[in-house]
Amino acid sequence: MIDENLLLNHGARKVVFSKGDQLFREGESANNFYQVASGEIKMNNYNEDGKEFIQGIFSIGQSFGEPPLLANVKYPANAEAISDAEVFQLSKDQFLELLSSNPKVHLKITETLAKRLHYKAIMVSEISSQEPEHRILRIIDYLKQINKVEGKFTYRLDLTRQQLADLTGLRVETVIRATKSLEKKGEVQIKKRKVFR
Amino acid sequence: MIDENLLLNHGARKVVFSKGDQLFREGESANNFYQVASGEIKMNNYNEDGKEFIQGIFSIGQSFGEPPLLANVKYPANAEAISDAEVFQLSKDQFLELLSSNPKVHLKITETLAKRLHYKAIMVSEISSQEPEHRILRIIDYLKQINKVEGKFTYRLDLTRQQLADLTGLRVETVIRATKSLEKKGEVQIKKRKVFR
DNA sequence: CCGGTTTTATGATCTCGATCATATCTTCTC
DNA sequence: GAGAAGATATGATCGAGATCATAAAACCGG
Repeated sequence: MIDENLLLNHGARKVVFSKGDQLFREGESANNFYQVASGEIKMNNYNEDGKEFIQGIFSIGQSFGEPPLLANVKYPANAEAISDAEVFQLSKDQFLELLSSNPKVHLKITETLAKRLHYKAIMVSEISSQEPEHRILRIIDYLKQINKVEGKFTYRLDLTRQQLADLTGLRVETVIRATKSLEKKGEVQIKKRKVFR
Repeated sequence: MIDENLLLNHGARKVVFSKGDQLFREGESANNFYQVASGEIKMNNYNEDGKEFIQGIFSIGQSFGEPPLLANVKYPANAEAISDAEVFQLSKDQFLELLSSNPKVHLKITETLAKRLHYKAIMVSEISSQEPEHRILRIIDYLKQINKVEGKFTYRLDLTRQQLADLTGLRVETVIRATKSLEKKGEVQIKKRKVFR
């Protein structure tokens, strides 16, 4: 997260999006740095028959879409507003200028990329070789830890079954059945349809 | 890739590994920065029943295992020498010192992370929702482009079918059948068992 | 609080890639 | 150049998760 004033001082604009709007699409060149000011943005892919895969969900303070900016490649996924949202937008040049003039911010960004790489390394391994229940527990535990929640059944997963499916590469029905099975095994609790862990 | 002398000036040691040696394991804390001097290193995971997933293969000049260093997390995968190899090794503190005293190197590392994130975003989406042939073509095209090869059937894929399987989350037999099918379709050529694209 | 949308739920069936078994071809080693 | 180890090849069978169909519960905007 980059300080709001620092962003504005470097020329950032606050842009407003409505739920469902696309900010950019897979295959486009990256021209801007983005940081969420309010609401939620997801990055996703669709395969030929419309199946969605969610690369990540970003909320207040989180930036997204930087890698293509830094690696000079095309966007590997779309960005779409999950809810109405406001986003700080900074041009590529301004962003790079900010980085070079501000080593601490640069290090922070590097750290963010490193964390995301860690998440992706976990997910790609899980998706490639683990069973549905394992994958689901893994992502829940990851999110719980990210949100610094501790203690049994104190973390409430704030995702729909469909989102959980799209994050783990499964189908809704499979996620529903797997979470129920996990509840039976005492791995999670389900209260009012919400998953606790 | 960080300049060899710069690494040595900051206290790097050159360490020798034999084929099959493990440099670190999944779950361990990250204490060192690594850059390949010769040979090849792979990072991988094994699931409960021994199935391997290869996160990446690194050869001369490429660094690996930095994310946990920067994100302060445990290694998400093992590192293993594919062939006899030499590796520059630099302690975490020395590495961070190098970064802060050398903005250009820092930017280079950030760029490396961004590229790797791009690769992972592609792979995780492919593995989660694409068919074997699609996945295989995608990784071949990715490698071809990385190696800056152009022209039809000029790029020779230097991976065994097993490695290709472990990179794409498939089984050898499936990769063998899929590459043959791709050959029939004219998407790749197979000469002396090597795949060309 | 009503009608519509979204989300969760559950049974039945199907399909693609995994698994198993076995063989051949190639490369490496002594 | 014989024998072992590694890599590629190919057919047969199986099974987990996808797919299809349908329903009910929860939520939401006017």
